[in-house]
Amino acid sequence: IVLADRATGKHGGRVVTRFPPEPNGHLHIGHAKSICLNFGLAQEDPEGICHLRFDDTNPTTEDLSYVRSIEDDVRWLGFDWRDKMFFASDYFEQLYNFAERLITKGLAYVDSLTADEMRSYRGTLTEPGENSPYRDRSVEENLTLFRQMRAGEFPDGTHVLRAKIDMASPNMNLRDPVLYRIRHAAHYRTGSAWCIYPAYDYAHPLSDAIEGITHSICTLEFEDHRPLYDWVVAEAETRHRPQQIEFARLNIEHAVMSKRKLLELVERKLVAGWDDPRLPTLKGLRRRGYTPEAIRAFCDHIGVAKRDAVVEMQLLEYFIREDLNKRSQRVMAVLKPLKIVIENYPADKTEELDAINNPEDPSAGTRTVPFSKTLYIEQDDFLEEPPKEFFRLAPGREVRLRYAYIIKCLRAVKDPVSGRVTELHCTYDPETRSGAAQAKRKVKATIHWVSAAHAVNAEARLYNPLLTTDLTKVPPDHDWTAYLNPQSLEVLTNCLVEPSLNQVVPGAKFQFERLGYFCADPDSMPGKPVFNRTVSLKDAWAKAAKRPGST
RNA sequence: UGGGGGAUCGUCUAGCGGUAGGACGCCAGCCUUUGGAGCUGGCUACCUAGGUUCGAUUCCUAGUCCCCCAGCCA
Repeated sequence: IVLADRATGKHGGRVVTRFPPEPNGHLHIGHAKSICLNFGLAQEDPEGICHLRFDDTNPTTEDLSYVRSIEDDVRWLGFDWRDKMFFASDYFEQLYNFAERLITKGLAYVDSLTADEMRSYRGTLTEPGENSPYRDRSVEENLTLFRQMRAGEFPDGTHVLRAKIDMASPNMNLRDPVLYRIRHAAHYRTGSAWCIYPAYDYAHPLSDAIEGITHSICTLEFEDHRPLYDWVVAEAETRHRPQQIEFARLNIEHAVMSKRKLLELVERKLVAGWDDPRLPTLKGLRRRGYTPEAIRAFCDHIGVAKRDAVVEMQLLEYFIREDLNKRSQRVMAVLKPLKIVIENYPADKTEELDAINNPEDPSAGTRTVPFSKTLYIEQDDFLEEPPKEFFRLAPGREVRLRYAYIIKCLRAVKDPVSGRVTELHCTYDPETRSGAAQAKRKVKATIHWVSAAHAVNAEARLYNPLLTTDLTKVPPDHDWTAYLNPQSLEVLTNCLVEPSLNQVVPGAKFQFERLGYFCADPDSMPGKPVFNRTVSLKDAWAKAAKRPGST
């Protein structure tokens, strides 16, 4: 939006963007917004391109496995960087040369203050800082020291290279920001080739310039960094002058979205891993059954603005449901079984009934489901004393079994001790078989079922998103994980599914009739399918989020 | 108390001088051989106060509130 006018003329009308993750964690739904924005913008220009650049300037947190994961996730989302994959670490030599030039120009100096001293020299938000006593070293001395830094002659923390800007600037970022620090640590790509590493504020603008980025899009918290970004690009006298533009990052209400917290959940084994379906990571959402199309549609819808926003989880889930509604195969399953016996159906008979795979998509075809004398239906579909608005089974009531017959409930058998209903005895009307030309009697409700003899045992993971209550209210020394939604922690259950699900391919999307959307998990085995519930029950999570958790 | 941003239905988001639109959500009704599906209708908003103007959400002024910044993280 902001860029539409930039495209008219500036930068030769070209659009080159970049998605610049640091490979220190896995991508989450918040990154998806940035990915969709950057790649989407580039796609609007026929000649546009979006680079994938890894901002790997901090060797202590980064790893190749994250690089692979990020590549995988961006591709999964449906975006293509063609051959434009870059690493800030590939620019270390160039960056170093730019730095020497800055020193030569008298715009950078080696400071030998400790981190603590530097902090106190920096001043506060309201008081200006003071110049470091090392600020006026000669160009020669700076050059010598900087080369010694690179040569590994100093231990960590003894010196840094700083830009010489203005210690009294009201913008903290301009109070002689650190450009290089010493870190004797192995980098996952450059190994031990370097022991000094460039800081973000220095490496990022130059990386953009080197790559010929036209629009460098970042989040709001970098607005204060823009003057520094421009300073670096200008003083380094690079050919390209990219422009930094900020937008608000995505927040989803109650969702755990910080890399730090996600890492903590994984490390403390509160979740199964980065791909735990309860997490808002792309890997987790994918395992849970979210589709890239739905995530993209969501990102397009939430828009791009400069105001802080918190999106409701329901909006995300709406886009998932809408997409899944079109593409997922319908299938019958029973989560909480209640046995029914059809008294007038032959004990040795089995019928194969035709079932539609997806009413939204006729090309999905049909399959057959076995029907027999003993079936299971959902416990919730029977009530002994039905209230006014309840039209499903009750003593004396009639209901249709999906794809099968109309049945009538004769009586309920109860456990003599607990008084709970253990099974129902029914009769069926042979004239009412689904699809039969005649006898199209209407009944108030249709329910789903599985044949007891044919049903397959499956595991259903009724995941809800991992949510918290308002973490700003967590006392400082209190464990924030105590505020996690308890409903997302105990969620495994058995279920019975129709035989066609005996073998499923992981990632396959289903809608269990009247129960919701499920996705086949990689843990699925032939004979023991495993399904993750994709979208949580409509208000279950909302209620859970309101609950203050254990205290 | 310094600097930088931002304020439109409950939530996201359009409009940027001339009836404030859309989506989610919610409510009501209809439909249905699954629906949490579909259809119809309804609901609620321009931070405040001044000013400019025939007319201001839009322009100006002054306030209010919210977010970000004092890493050798990004």
